Amino acid sequence: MNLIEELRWRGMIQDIMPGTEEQLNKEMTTGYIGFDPTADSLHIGSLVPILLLVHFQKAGHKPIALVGGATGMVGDPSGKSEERNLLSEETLQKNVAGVKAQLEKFLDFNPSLPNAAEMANNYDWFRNISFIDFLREAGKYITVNYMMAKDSVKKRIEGDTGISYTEFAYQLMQGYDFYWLYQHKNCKLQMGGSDQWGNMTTGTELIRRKCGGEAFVFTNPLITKTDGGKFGKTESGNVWLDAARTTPYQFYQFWLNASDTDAEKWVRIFTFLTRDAIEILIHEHKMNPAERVLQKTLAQEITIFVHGKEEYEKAVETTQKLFANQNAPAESLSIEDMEGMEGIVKSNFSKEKITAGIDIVSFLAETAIFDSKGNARKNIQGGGVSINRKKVEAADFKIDTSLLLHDKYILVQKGKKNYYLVQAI
RNA sequence: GGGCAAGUAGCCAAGUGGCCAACGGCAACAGACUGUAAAUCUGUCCUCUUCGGAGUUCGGUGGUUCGAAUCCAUCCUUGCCCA
Repeated sequence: MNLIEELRWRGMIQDIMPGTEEQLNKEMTTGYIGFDPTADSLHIGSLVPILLLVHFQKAGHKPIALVGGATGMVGDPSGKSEERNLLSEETLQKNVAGVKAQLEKFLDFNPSLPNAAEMANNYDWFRNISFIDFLREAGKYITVNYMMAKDSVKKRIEGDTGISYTEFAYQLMQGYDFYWLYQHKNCKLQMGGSDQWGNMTTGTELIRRKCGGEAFVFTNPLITKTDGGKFGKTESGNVWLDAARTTPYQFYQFWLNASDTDAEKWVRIFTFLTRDAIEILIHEHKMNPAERVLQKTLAQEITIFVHGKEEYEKAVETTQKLFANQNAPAESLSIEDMEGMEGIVKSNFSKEKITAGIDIVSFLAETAIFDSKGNARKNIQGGGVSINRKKVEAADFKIDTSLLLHDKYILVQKGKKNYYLVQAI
């Protein structure tokens, strides 16, 4: 099975330019994907392009991960209905550094490899190019008519917000990136999300018109959830790849909570398991869906890929303590269990106040488990709060020392799945 | 510079003097049911609250009025057309 066949079967190819497959079969090809430094960490939406690069390298080709230090200063209009605010230069530099550090973890940069991965930042070549040079070297080769025909631009022109010249020029910058990499790195392929198709083809067009070269692109479908929700969003916002923002436990839980239909699609995209292995898994899952082997495998593979085996094991351990025996009283958890829970939200609370006795509403607000008393009260009334695994029945419930587990901890649950460990000090 | 239209909560989008913290939809959170699924039903969803309320909102500012998201003036932003 060649790379393209493999990716097709995994559902990772949306559109592909004719001739791409032949090119990849013919020789070791250099290909790149651009990442926008819109934050100082990537989130799981970027995992698909990352995995594409990994597959690409595994198939013997040479991947380049490009961070858009220059394009990030301009803003991509694709998929955006409105003009965005520009990021400040400092933020951008911080973001570029963060994103770069993350990307470096996933690819093999070992210089002794013929297809060692490379890192690039388009700021490096845009920094020294003057506006006039750019107009003469890039702008001259692409007509406005061509640029306006792009979906991302057309939508904005037909819509009621318009598009600034700056964002309009974005595709030309991205096109120029491709051209630059083609010239300097012999890069003949660009991959990316399907919303990038327009920007990517501007690049192949520029390469063709400027130097008669042939370059290729293909895109991956954007990940969606079957229930229509946004992929990668949870109660607390984005699911990030940075462990400081989203703990490995939370990360693991995100995947574990995937719906059956999503898991079936995602296991092919987000794991490197073989086709046979996946088919067996799916079959197994259908025989006994309650076991959730599919979700567990998916969560395992991707958590190990992103955070490593050790963090994965801690996440599973925490998960087992909290979920394996949900009806067991919280008192059955040993002190080691409590202390070893990695990844759930922990906070401290004054022991004196507990000794004195405090009402549940104030307690929840003061530990920041809820952002206000009103909010805490509403959730209690809705039956959404448990203390030490017992549902809090009324808002006048009192917290006192009798609730302390091992004289030290209180286990709070918001809903069924969100655990908080409060330590009395 | 001229003409026309628009700016409402995270998003979309009603409301066009009091019945407006503002219809509805999406997203989100919680409950029931389950498998830490999905679908469905229910509750919450500007802020705070002693759950009785209180406070701050409908691009900004001033005004008219007992009373304004709604009327007037002015400014800002955006789109379309003309120059």
